[in-house]
Amino acid sequence: MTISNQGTEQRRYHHGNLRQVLIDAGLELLEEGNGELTLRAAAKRAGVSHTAPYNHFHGKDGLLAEIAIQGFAALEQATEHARSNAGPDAGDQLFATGLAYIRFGARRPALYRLMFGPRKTNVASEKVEAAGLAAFEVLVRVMQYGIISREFREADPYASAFTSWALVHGMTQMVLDQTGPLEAEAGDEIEKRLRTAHSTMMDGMRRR
Amino acid sequence: MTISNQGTEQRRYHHGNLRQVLIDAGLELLEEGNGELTLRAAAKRAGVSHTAPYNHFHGKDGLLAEIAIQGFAALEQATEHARSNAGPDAGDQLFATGLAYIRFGARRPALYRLMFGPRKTNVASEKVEAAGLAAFEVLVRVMQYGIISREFREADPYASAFTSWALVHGMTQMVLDQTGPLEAEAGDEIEKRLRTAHSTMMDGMRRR
DNA sequence: ACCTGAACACCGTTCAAGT
DNA sequence: ACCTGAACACCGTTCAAGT
Repeated sequence: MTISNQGTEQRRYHHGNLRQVLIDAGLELLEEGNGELTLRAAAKRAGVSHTAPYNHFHGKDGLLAEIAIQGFAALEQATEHARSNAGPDAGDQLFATGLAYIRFGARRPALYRLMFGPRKTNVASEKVEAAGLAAFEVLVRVMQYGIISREFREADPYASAFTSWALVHGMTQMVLDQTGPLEAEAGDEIEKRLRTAHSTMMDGMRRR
Repeated sequence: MTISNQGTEQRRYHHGNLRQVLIDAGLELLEEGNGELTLRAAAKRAGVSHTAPYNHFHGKDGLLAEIAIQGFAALEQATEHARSNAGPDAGDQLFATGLAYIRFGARRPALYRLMFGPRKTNVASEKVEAAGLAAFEVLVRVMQYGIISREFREADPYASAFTSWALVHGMTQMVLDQTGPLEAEAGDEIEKRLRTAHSTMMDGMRRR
C-alpha cells in the first residue's frame, strides 16, 4: 500500500480498467452497430454482468456521455489534422476542416448521432459540452487566422465559426439521413456540395 | 352495401379511423413527451390494445414514418407561410423562411428529431423523403424568385437552397442539443445568430 | 377486416448478496 | 471496492383466437 500503489494509476480489479473497456466496447458496437447501443450489449462484450457498468457510470446515460466525449475528441483531432495540413491559405483551411468534419460524420454515423443526440441534462452533459466546444474551437482558430492574415474581412471569429459549423453540421446530418436532397455516399458528391457552399460563404467573408 | 358505403370514405370499425387517431396520439405524446415515443403508449392513448396498431402500420417504424410525413407537411406550411408574408424582397423572404424553420424545430424538438432521425430503409421511408423534399422546395422557390428578380446573381437555385437548408438545419440542431455554442432558448439569440449567417450568405449571393 | 390477450425475447434499473 | 443474479417494470413483435 505504501510501496506499490502510485497515486495516479488506474485501479484494477477483475478486468482492469473496466471503465475504459466499457467505453471501447460501446464505441465498437456503435461502429459495427446497425442500430442502437445497449448497455447490456456493452457489458457482455466487456465480459461482465449487465449490472457491472453501474459501478462506473451513472447508468446508461453516463456511459453514453463518456462515449460522446471521446467522439468529440476524435472529431477535434480529425479536423485539426486536416486544418494543419491544408497550407497557408485560410480559405483552404476552412474548406479542409469542413470536409474532414463531414467525412467524420459520414464514417461514424451512429457515433455522430450519439454525440449530437438528446441527452438528459445532468452533470455528465457539462463535460460533453466542453468537449464539443473544444472541437468547435478548431473552426474559431481558422477564422482568427483568416482575419489576422487579412484574407478575411474584420468579423467576430466566434460568430463566423458558428455559421460555418452550422453549415457543415447541417450537411452532415443530411448525409446521414437520406432526408433532403443529398443521396450520395460518394465522397465526390459531398465535396462538390461543400465546394458550392464554401464559395458562397467565401464571397461574403473575403476582403474586398 | 350498395347504398350506404361511399367509395372514398374511410372505413370505421370500433374507433373509426384508428389509423389517424394513432398518428395524432403519437404527435401529442411527442409534443408533451420529454422523451421517446412508444408504440404501446400511442395505442393506450388511442384506447386500443397495444397490438392493434399492427393492423394499420408496418410496426413501430411505420407509425413513425407517418408522423414524420405529417411533420414535414407542417414544416412546409410554416415556412411557406413565413415566406409569403415577408414582402417582395428575396433576401427578406430567405431570412423569414429560415427563421420560421428554426422556430419550428425549437418548438417541436421531439418531432423534429424524429423527422430527421434514423430510419430503417423500407417502402415507407420513400414517402418521408418525398415529404421532406416538398418542404425543401419552399427554399428552392425563394432562390428562383431571387434570381428571376435579379436580386441574386445567377446560380443553380437547387444548390443555393441546399446550402441555406443545411445552414438552418445545422442551427436548429444546435438549438435542440445544448452542444455547440448556442445556449439560448430566447428567440432573440436565435434571430441574431441567423442574422449574422444570413448577412454573410447574402454578400455571397447578391448581384454585384 | 379488425381487434385482443398471451407469449417471447429483449431492455434499463434496483437491490440484496457475495468476495 | 467491485461484481453477480434475481427481480421488476417496461418495450416491440408474433400469433392463435375471437367478432
